[in-house]
Amino acid sequence: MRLTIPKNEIICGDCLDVLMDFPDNCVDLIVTSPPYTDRRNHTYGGIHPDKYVDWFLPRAAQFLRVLRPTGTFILNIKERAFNGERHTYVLELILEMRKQGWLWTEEFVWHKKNCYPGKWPNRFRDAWERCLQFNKDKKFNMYQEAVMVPVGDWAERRLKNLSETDKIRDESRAESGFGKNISNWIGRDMVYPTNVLHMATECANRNHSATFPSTLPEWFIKLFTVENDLVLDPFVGSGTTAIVAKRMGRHYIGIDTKEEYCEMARNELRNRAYQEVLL
Amino acid sequence: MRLTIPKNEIICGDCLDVLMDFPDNCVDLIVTSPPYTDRRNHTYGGIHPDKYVDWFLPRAAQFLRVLRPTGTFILNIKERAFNGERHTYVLELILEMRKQGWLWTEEFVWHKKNCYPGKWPNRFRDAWERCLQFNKDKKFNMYQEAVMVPVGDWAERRLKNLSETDKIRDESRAESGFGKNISNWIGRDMVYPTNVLHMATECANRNHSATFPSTLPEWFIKLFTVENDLVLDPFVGSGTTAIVAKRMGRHYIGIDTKEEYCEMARNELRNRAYQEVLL
DNA sequence: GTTCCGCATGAATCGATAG
DNA sequence: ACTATCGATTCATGCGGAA
Repeated sequence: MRLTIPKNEIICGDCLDVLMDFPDNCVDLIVTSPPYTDRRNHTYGGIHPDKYVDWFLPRAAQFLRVLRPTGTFILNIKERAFNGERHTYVLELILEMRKQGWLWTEEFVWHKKNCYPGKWPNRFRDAWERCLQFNKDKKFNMYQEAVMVPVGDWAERRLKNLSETDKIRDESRAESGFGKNISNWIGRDMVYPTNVLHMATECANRNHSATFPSTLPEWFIKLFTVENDLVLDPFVGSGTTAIVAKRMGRHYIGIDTKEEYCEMARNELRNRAYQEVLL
Repeated sequence: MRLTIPKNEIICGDCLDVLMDFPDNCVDLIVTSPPYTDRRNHTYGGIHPDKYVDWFLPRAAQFLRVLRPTGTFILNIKERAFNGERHTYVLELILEMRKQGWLWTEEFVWHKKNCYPGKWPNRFRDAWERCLQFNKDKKFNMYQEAVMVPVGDWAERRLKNLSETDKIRDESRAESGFGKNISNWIGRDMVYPTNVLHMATECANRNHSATFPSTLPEWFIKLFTVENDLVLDPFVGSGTTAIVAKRMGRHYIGIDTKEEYCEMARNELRNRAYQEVLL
C-alpha cells in the first residue's frame, strides 16, 4: 500500500493489481470506457461476453474502494449484438454491482451523431451507448451549473409577454406549475441539460482502436469535479481522459495494460505541457 | 378459445384474460406502452416497482403465444427513479423474458425532445425512454425501406409541420404510410435511420394522461408490418396505436382495463372513419 | 395562405412535513 | 422508523387564434 496518493501518472498494468496499492477513498471521479468484449481482441486480450461480468466485478470492487463517498463512477459501455440478440452482460453487470454496494444513480444516453455506417437485414446502425452513473452514497458532488447549455429559441417569444395564467398558475392546484417564478426567466439564456448527450465520435484518433471522444469525459469531469480533484481512468488507452483532466486543471491517474498505449499517453501529456509553456 | 382471429376491435379487460381466448401465432406486431409503475394511481391501479416483473411476466407469456414467429414485440418502457436510484425492474424484466423464450433483439432509444421540466440536486431531466424489441425467432419480418429518411432530418421537419388533419387527408390519398410522398424523394439521398428516435411527446392530448405520440407506433408499424397485418396493443389506453394502425391499412386489436378509455378509443376510430368518407 | 404569438401542459423527482 | 402527501422546481412543444 502506498503511503501517499499517486497523482498525475500513467501506470502500466492491470487496474485490478495496480489499484491494490491505492488507499481507500482517494478518487473523486472514475470515468472510463473499458474494453467492451472480444470485438477488439487483436489489441487487448478479448473477453468473451459470457465471461465479462466475472472479469469486471473484482475491478469494480477496487473502484468502489478507492472512490470517495462523494465521488462518482461513470462507465461508458454498450453491449454488442451476439447471435442476433443484444447480449445481457451489461444488465447483469448493473445488478451485480448493486450487490457489491454500488448505487445505480442514472443512465445517460450518449447519442453518437455520426455513428458507424453499415447495413444489416435485422437491425439498424447502433447510434447510442450507455453512460452508467454509479455512486457510493446518495449524497455526491454534482456541479450542474458547469454544464449548462443555451436555451432553445422558444424563449425569445415566450418571455416577451407574461400571460396572466403564468403568474397565477401556481395557485390553481399545483399539478405541475410553471407559473411561480416565471419572472426568473427574463434575461436567462442558459438551461440545464438532460440525460441525453449529443456528441459526435472522433474519427481522427487513429492510434487507438476505441473512438472515445474527448468531449465525453470532459462533460463528466465538468459535472462531477472541481479543480485539483483526482480523476481516474482505469482503462485509459491512449490517454484521452488523462489529457482532458490535465487540461481542465484536475489531477489524473491513467492505467492501462498495454505499455505502448501508456507510452503514447505519456508522450501526449508531455507534448501538451510543452505546448502550453510555449503559449 | 375463439375459432376465428378477432380483428379491428377494442376489447375491455385485462389483457392477461382477454388474450387467453386468442389462438396461437395470430399477431404480426405487438406495440405497447404499459402502465409503468405506481405513477398513475388515480387512473390505473398502480403497480409497485418491486412487484412489476411478477405482474408483467404472465402477460408477456400470452404475448409470446399469440405472436407469430415472424412477428415483433415492441415494449416502450422506462424505469423511474426510486430512493435516489434508477430502479432495476426493467433490467430484470428483460432477463426474465429471455427465460420465457423471448429474444432481446434490440433496444431503441426514444429521445423525448420536450421532456418533463424540473430540477433536482442529483439528476437532470429524463429525456429518453427504452423501446425494447423482442422476437420469437431470429428470422422476423422487417421492412427497412419503409422508414428510410432523406439526409437532413426531413422526416422530423415534415412531421412537425403537418397537423393531424393534414395527415389524415394525406394518408387517404396515398393509401399506405408515406409511400406516395416518399416516392418524390427517391433518387435523392435516402438513408436508413439508426436505433435512436427523435420525437416530441404530444402534450395536447387532454383525454389520456399518457403522452404516447402517434409517431412512435407509426414508425414501428411501418418497420415491422405491411398492409392487412394484425397489430396488437394490449394496453391501448385512449387508442393511439389502434387509430394509427387503422389509418395505415393494418388490422388492429386494442385491449384496456378501463371501459372509459375503450369507449374513447372506439369513438375516435368511428370519427376517423367518418372523416375519411367525407373526403 | 403564412407566419407569429399566446397558452396549456406534460409517464418527473426530491425533500419536507404530516400521520 | 416508515409511509403518504404536498410544495417547489423547470423546458419545449403543438394547437388555435390573430396579424
